[in-house]
Amino acid sequence: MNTDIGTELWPDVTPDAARRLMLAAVDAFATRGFHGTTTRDIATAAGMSPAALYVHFPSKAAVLFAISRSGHSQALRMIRSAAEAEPDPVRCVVRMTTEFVAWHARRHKVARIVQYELHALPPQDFEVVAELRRATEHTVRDVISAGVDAGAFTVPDVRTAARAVLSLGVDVARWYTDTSKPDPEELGRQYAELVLGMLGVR
Amino acid sequence: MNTDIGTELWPDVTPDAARRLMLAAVDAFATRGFHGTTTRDIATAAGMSPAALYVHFPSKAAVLFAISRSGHSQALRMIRSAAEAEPDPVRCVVRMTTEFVAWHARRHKVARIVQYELHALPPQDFEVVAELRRATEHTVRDVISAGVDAGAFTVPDVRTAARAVLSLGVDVARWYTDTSKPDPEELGRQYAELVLGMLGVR
DNA sequence: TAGCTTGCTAAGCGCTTGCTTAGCTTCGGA
DNA sequence: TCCGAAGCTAAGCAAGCGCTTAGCAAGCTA
Repeated sequence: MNTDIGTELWPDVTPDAARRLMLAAVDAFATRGFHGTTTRDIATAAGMSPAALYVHFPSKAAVLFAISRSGHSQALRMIRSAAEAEPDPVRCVVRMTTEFVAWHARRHKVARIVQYELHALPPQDFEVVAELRRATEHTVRDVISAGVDAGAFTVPDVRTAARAVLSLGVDVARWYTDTSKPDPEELGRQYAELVLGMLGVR
Repeated sequence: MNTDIGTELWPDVTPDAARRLMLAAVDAFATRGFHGTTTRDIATAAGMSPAALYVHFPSKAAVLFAISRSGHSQALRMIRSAAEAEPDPVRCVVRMTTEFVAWHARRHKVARIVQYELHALPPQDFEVVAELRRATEHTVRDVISAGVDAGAFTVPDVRTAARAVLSLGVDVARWYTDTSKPDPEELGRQYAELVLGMLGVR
């Protein structure tokens, strides 16, 4: 990860030093976890003294929150725009899965923090991302439900099916690395095919 | 979790105090993670002084390793005995999925540590559980491969399909709680049905 | 050019961490 | 009846933790 990815991920964050700190935190949190990372780790990796972090963030947890909220927002925006752009449930599920899976592979470090470090957030911050997560899950459930009503999908239970679809995407962040195969887009396509089968499309 | 579950999970561990420590560690690691848990947390929850932990384990990491290795062994044993007992790939995948998913739901705290805290292990300990994980993945891949050869399964890629099947099980540990529905066995059955669809069984 | 703001560092404070030490009690055998 | 092993506690050590303080340099504004 370099500074370009920082501006791509967080265009609104200023100054550049704040983005460099977030980028360093992403690397550290993704490998050692929130509690396994020190503020000195983050600041040093960003090329600053430990105290510099507190010029841009009020606490270590605030850095985690900034990363987590932005990641959750991106994921929700992705799922929602698929739901709005594709009226056909089958095409919609394909697009959702492809993009969701590819994002978890391409941005596997950010995704790891989004999916696995949210319990380290202070209660108030946690509630913010929990709401974004509920919205995401709800959107997926609605699409599957619409597909079942239209006779396109056959599933044992809509809730379980929605969880399973999201699980496939989320879990990619756990095992995907920079050297994994296939590439994010191809993995997304393969998973979309698997998901169609899972939902009983023939 | 109580002491009975301790003897069920780790019948070979003695004395009882060592099991109580492991049980307390499971609770703590599952909620706050390895680095978020202190040796005082574990010992106090087990009703002992901080120093008592070091009578039974040489380090905090050794407690994690004991929990992690035992959990990985159980999971592998489960997958292997399904592979040995069911010659038919379809029936084998159904049994594997049902049991693997139900285990991750019923033992969600242990499973969370098994699946998400392994990077906190010292390198030497990590290598031991990594080998168990490779064996598990390999067993699942072989069954799917046999099913494809027999014309029972249709998948875009055997490796990806095996990963997807395991992902569905593993990810249950992330979201399942004591109050989740459906119960572990029913969830296992529903997931098995989804997996059959995913593998192109009609 | 004076005065304020922004972004940073060196130093360090108070606390918590994993783990150790010394010593106590209990108990099964010789 | 003595002895050593097993299991535990009270006390505390050195290191590392999140975060604060005081102060400096650069740049903008009036």
